[in-house]
Amino acid sequence: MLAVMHNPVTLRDVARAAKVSVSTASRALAGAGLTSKVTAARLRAVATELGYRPNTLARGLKTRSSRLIGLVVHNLENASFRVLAEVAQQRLRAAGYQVILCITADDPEQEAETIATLMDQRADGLIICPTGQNGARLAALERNGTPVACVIRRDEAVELETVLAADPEGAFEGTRHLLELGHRRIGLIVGRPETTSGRERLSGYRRALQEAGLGFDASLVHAGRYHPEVGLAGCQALLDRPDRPTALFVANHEATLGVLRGLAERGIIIPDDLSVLCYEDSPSLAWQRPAISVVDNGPAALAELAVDRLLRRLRGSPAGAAREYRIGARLIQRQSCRPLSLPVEA
Amino acid sequence: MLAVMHNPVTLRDVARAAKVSVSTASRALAGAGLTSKVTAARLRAVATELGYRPNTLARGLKTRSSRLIGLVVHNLENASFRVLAEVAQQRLRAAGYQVILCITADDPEQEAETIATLMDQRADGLIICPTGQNGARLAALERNGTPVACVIRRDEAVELETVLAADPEGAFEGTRHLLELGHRRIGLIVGRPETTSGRERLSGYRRALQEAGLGFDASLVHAGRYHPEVGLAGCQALLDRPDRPTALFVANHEATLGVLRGLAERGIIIPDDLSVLCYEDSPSLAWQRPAISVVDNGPAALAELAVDRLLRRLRGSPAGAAREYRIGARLIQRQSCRPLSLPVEA
DNA sequence: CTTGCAACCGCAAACGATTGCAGTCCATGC
DNA sequence: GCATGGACTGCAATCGTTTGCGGTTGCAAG
Repeated sequence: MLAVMHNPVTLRDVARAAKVSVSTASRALAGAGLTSKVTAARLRAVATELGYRPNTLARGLKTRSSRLIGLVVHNLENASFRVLAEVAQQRLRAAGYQVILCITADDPEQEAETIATLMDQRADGLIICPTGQNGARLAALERNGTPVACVIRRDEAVELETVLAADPEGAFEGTRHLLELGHRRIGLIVGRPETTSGRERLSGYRRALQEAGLGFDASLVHAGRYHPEVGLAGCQALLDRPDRPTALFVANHEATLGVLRGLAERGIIIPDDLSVLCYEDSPSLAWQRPAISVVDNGPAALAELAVDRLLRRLRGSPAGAAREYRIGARLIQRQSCRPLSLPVEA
Repeated sequence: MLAVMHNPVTLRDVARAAKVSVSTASRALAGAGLTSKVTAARLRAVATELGYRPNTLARGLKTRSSRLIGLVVHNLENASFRVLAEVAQQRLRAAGYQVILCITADDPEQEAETIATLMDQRADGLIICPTGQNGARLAALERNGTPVACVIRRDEAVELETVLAADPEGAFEGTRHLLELGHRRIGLIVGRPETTSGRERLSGYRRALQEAGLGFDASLVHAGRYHPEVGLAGCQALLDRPDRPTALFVANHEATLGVLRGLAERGIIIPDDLSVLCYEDSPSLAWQRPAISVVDNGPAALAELAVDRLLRRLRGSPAGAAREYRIGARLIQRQSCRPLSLPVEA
């Protein structure tokens, strides 16, 4: 009575109750027309009557499919990862899968360990924002027949289906927007150059400058982790320059929190004294006053496509020929950028 | 070759390779001293050599334990839920469990469905922020031997181990802080009274007023969902009063985004013109300028305790006698509250 | 050389489902 | 009346583990 008794009604029980064999019970409940309509109906009735629920473990053991998908992200604070988690969970559940949440803190060790346990769990597939250090393991997964979809980040060492934001174009658009407003000295606070996103966003910025006939001034870019502290430090460094920038392009919403504080501390008014543009949207940037203009990398669309690709392969389609998909980024103009009418004093 | 071949090395294989029976292989690898040291060592060697990884499904089927824990939250945007997910994932993984993420959008239907599939999956336990409409199902789970820990929210219909923030005290402290600063008309933007948190935060506010010898003015409280829109609307309504409040207590960080915008739109300066205090911390409130004072409900501590309680029961301890645990909230003073020196003009 | 006692080890039965194969039944056509 | 075939159904093996139970083995004591 007080012992454990995990839902004890099994397929045997319903078979017995309906006076058929376990196999017919299985087939009847499977739905395809493997049995006569009447037995099927009877079995369904008995099953619901008894409150039968199939044991996913047993089924998985036999069918070699756990209907579990691993979702591997760096954290849940970054808005892109967060909506990835939300969207993936929602859509995969709708498709009959459960998601196992794994957080790596961008640490290859944890990522490796996570991948291993996911294999033990016989996960049917993986959606992962890779650190980039475990390509071999991911490739091994694929070889074992477990589809892997990379998203938001890429593992450069290995060919995997990957869906990314159009970072180079997005950064290009953003920078060009500032240029069109007349800005010439545009500070950039961006991710570390070891990361794809850091490099790509930087390259978009450079290309925009170049197309505008402007030289590239490395001292205007400040690279670091995606964290408010970094934004604050970058902001301070850039503002300490004698010819301080008239606009700041911040390549991440967390870092933007830091630059906003940095500006406020110095009494610099956005957008009157300085324009600010952020790569990646987030609710707090949208509700902020003045509302911060952003180039939205479309995390929901990224997530949806990644899930789609994975589901397609789970249904048996081979990996697409095109291994890399890009989701367009788009500029959302709010109130933090304004035309540079006059050169600032001095 | 191109067929699916989920990691094919099984216990049989390592047993065969080591020339022992499957059972000894199992026992040797289990670790407890069920075999001689030497066979154990040999088996371990062979196992790693062959790259053996136990099949969790098969093991789970036999041991009636999936080592899967369901984590059921309303969303991932709210900071409390988010850190719950992060902390739970991290600590449960450390204890050898995986987390199945389920998002209910605070919808009882989805919650019910989610609970059902979690049962099918033979989840070993549940950490849940209940909607409050599925108490019966949760109780059924418990009866089947699956421990359930509620956190952040409570299901009032049923007795379950529950860890909550000390909302009444927290709201009391917050309100008293504002009172001590001299504020007398304090607007409250709070959750709907159908929710425990809405009621409790309101009650703390009322008690503080009462202890200060002040009457309760229902027109100073604005109740609604935890959403920026609601904060904005509440803020506008309160500011339209002839005797507008000199301080606002906003019972949720998302709603606070809305009131901050509302204030900014009217050119009201925090804290000079109006003091703002928020219940629940979040990075954007902390980095904001002026930084918003908050009463921190300690989501990490909530999560840790919930996980602890669950783990304890998973290890076999019976449910504690005390079914409800409270985590103290604490005031974090930043820059958004200031003493009311003079009565405002008029 | 027996006996007793541990310490190890293997057999085989589970766990709860799916599925290939073979059997049963009935209706049909000749 | 009998062969033919189709539609259902049941048997039994299987997925990869764990574990109760009985059997071997080795060694010390008698």
